[in-house]
Amino acid sequence: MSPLCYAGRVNASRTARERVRAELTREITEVARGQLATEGAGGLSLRAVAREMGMVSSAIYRYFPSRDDLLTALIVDGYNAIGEVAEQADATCPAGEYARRWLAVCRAIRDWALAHPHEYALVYGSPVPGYQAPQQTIGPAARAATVFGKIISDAWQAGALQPAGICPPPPESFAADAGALRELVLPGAPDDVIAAALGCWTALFGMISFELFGQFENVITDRAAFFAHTMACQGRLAGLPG
Amino acid sequence: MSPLCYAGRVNASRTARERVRAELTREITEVARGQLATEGAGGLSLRAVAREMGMVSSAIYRYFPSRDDLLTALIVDGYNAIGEVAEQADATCPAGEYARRWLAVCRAIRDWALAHPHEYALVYGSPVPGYQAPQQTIGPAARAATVFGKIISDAWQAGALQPAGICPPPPESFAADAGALRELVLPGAPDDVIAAALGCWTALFGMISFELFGQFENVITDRAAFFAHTMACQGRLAGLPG
DNA sequence: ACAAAACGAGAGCATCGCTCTTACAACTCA
DNA sequence: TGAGTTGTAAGAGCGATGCTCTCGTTTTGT
Repeated sequence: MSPLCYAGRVNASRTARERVRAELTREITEVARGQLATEGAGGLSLRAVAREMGMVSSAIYRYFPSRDDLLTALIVDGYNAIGEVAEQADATCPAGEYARRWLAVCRAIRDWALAHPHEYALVYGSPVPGYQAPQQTIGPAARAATVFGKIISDAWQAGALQPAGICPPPPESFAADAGALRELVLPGAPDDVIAAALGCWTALFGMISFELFGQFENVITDRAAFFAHTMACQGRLAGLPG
Repeated sequence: MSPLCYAGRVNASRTARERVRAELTREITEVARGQLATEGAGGLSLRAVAREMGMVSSAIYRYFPSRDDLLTALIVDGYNAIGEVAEQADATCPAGEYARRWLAVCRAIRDWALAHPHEYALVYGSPVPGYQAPQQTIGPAARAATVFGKIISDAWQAGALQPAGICPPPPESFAADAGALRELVLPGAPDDVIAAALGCWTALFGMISFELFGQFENVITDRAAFFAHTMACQGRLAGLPG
C-alpha cells in the first residue's frame, strides 16, 4: 500500500525509463543545436529535427511542449557555454593580473561568439518570436557575469583598482541595485565601481554584437585588434590597472 | 522613333503608373510596420499584410519580390528614423555644448528604441533569416553615426576635447580604417580620438540592446538614470568635457 | 489601333507548429 | 502470471506560411 515500500523499485524503473528519455532529450537538443548553427534560430524546425532523428514530428512534443521550449533549452545551453569559456579563460591567468584576466575573458567570449554566431544571437540578440523572459535563463546568464564580477571585486579588495576619476557619481537610484549586485557578484565594491563595471560589461557585448551583426562591415578590418584595444580602454575606465 | 521625342509624355505617363505603384509600395511598408510593431519581425507575414490591404497575397510580390525585401525596406526606414531623431536631438542643443549634444542624441535614440522595440531589434538586433548585409542599408546606417561624428569632430576642431588619457594608443592596424572614418564622419580627428569615439558609439547601442533585450531584468530598476550616467562616462572617455 | 508590359486574382505546392486519436510497449501491482 | 495503468510513437489533420505559376484584365507606349 504505502508507496515507500516500493520506493527503491520505483526509482530503479523510473531511472530505467527516464534514462532513455533523458538521452533522447539530449539528442534532440544536440540535433537542434546543429540546425541552429547552420540555419539560424529562424530556420530551426521541429519537423526537421524529428526527420533527422528518424522520428515523426509529433513525437518531439513528448519532450518539448513547444518550439519555444526547445529554444529556451538552447538558450540555457548557450549561457552555460559562455560562462564556461569565461571561467576557463579566467583560470589560465595569474590571479593578481586583473587587467589580463579581464582581457582574457573578453577574448574568450568573443571567440566563442565568432565560432557560434547563431547561438550567440539567440542568447544576446533580439528575442526571437513572440518572446518572453523565461525565468530558467537567469541563473545561467549570471555565470559569465560572476566571473567578471570576481575579477573586479578581487582587484578592489586587493587595493589594486585605480579609478580613472573621470566619471560623475552614479545616480542615487542606482544604490539599491548596486547593493544587490554587491551581494551577488561584486562583494565589497563601492557603488561607483559597480556602475563602472556594469558599463564595462555591457560595452563588451555591445562590441561583440556590433561585430557579429554586421555593424562593423566596411568600417573596421582588424576587428580582433580593435576589440582588444577597446576592451582595454573599458577596463581602465572601470579601474583595472595595466 | 527616337524615344527622346516623347520624353515628356513618357515621363508623365510613367509617373501616372508609377505614382500608384509608389503609393501602394508605401502603403505596404506602412501596414507591414504596423504588424512589425505588434507582432515583431518573426510574426510579420506577407499574407496578413495583403489581407489587411484587401489584396490577394500573390499581388504583394509585384512590389516586394520576397519577405526579406520587405524587411530590408523596413530596416532602411528604421535607420532613417533613428538618424532623424538623432539629428533633431542634436539640433536642439547649443552647438558648443558637446557633452550635452552627445547625451541628447543618446537619449533620443534610446527613447526611439523604447518606443519602437521591434523596429530597433530589426535594425540593431540579430539579422533575422539566413541574413545578408544588404548594401542599401549602409547609407541610412551612417546617418545617425554622422551626427555623432560631427559632435566629436566639432569638439576636436574647437579644441574642446579633453582626452582622459587612460587609453593605450590604438593598434596600428586601425590607422587605415581611421583614415576612412576621418574623411567620412570625423574630419580632422586623430586616430585615438576616432577609436575612442567608435568605442563610445558601440557602447551606446550595447546599452540600449541590453536594456531592450532583457539583460537588465532584475538588475537595474531606474534604467533611464543609469543609462544617462553610463553614457556620460563614455562621453568623458572619448574626451567630451562636461 | 495594336502589341507589350504591368497587374490582380486564384489555385496550388511544400512546409511549418501544433492537436488529436489510435495502437503498441513497458511498467505496476494484486 | 495476468489485468490495468501509463508513457510513447505514429499518423492524419488543421490552419497558416512563403512562394510560384497561370490566366484574364487593364494600362502603357508607339
